[in-house]
Amino acid sequence: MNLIAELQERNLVQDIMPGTEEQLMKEMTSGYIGFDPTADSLHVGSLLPITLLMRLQRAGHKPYALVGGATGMIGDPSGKSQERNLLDVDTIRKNCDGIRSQLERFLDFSDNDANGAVLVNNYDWFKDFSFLDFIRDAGKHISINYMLAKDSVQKRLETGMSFTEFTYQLIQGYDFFHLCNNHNVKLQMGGADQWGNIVTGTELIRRKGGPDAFAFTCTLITKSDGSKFGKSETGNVWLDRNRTSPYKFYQFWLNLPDTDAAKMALVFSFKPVAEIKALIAEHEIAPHQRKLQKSIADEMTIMVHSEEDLAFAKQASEILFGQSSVEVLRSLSEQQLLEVMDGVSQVTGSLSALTEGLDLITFLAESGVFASKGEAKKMLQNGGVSINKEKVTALDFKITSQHLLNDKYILVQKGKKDYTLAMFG
RNA sequence: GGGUAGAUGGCCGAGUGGCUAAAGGCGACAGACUGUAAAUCUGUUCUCUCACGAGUACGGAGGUUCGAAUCCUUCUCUGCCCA
Repeated sequence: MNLIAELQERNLVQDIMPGTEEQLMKEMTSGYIGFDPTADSLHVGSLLPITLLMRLQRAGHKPYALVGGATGMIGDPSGKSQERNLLDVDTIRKNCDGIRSQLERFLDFSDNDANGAVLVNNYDWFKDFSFLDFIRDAGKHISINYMLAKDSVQKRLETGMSFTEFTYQLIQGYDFFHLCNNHNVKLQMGGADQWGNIVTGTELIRRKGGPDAFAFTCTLITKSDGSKFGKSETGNVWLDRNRTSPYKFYQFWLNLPDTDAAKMALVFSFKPVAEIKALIAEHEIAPHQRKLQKSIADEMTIMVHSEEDLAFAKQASEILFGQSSVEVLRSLSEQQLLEVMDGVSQVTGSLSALTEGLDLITFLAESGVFASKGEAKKMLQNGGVSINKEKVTALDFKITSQHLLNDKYILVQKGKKDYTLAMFG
């Protein structure tokens, strides 16, 4: 199986060092990718490097996941137009822990297999590395001229850049050298913006007389409308279920625009390329069925969460977006209702207020569903408010106990996709 | 340092004394259509108010005037040209 050829078929390879393909065909190769500990959870953007490691492992090679406990303290200038704020040590440690536990879900870390995944933290080899040792051991081999020539540095010469960030490429380069020396890691992968840093690493290895080191970067994922991949209306899409519920995660993939779905399917799906291409062809014939989006959404939700979570996400989607009506909502038990609404924002109200009818506009404003009465009224006039899936247009609409689901809940909807569950107690 | 143009709502950009909460465009939100799309059409888009209405607002401060985004003074910042 030719990993590189497959990745190229998926349009994943941006830059590749000569000989990389041959190396991977020749023997089991250890390869690594670094993860930045800027948050305590990974998001869908990080899913790409994760799948790269997974693909590496499935192709019989040995994946190394590096969390940047040390590099996270510096800040990578690549692609950044401004100096970054430094994170404090405790935050970085916490973030590294969070990332580590998430990675364990995706890679097989078992010691029994020759190609079991390994997790390393570059803080371990940098914490006791003195500044003097570093500049003698690593710094001496790389010229300033070489470092200055990097795009990431060039772009910052106008606006300015601290010495700290300038050293970043050398620190990251040393990671590669260290892993090569101590773990026989011969391959580094990363996003296209990492090419400069990666090459500094192979250069360092070469100058220090190490073995041949290889690398490739994958294309950065872009969306057709220019917006950043991995953001939904509500913000970043995280892999942590407490930050982004499985339902919202599922919805994120399901809502991929047609123009991006084919690209994303090739990039993320583990299905054989031929199978994906067949799906794409099918999708082009009958786009309204959205088989492509459904297929990716299913696969990704199971991969990141679980079969059960997918089932719930689908059920919830069906109820919230299907032709279900008040009857369906009323037929749900409290348990089912709450499960379906998991991850939907909630507000509370007082049950006693309902006996004489609670003014909807007042309630929406006071509960915080809308910022003010004026806003609630505008939305109502626009026909953008529904109660229990039934559109409300009357400005003086009163909520009564008749509207309650399970004697306790009301489903408030603003627009098509924005739901709030109101609880009365 | 000298000269010159400018600073308007989330962004771009009209507006040179009352008809200006401020044209138009973009973005955003909502509706129709649809596939929980795209494109298109419609509505909304400073804040509060069911509404009547009120309060803030055109770089900052002060002034002229019945009345200022618009005129004057001054300060701050930015673009361009010359040294």
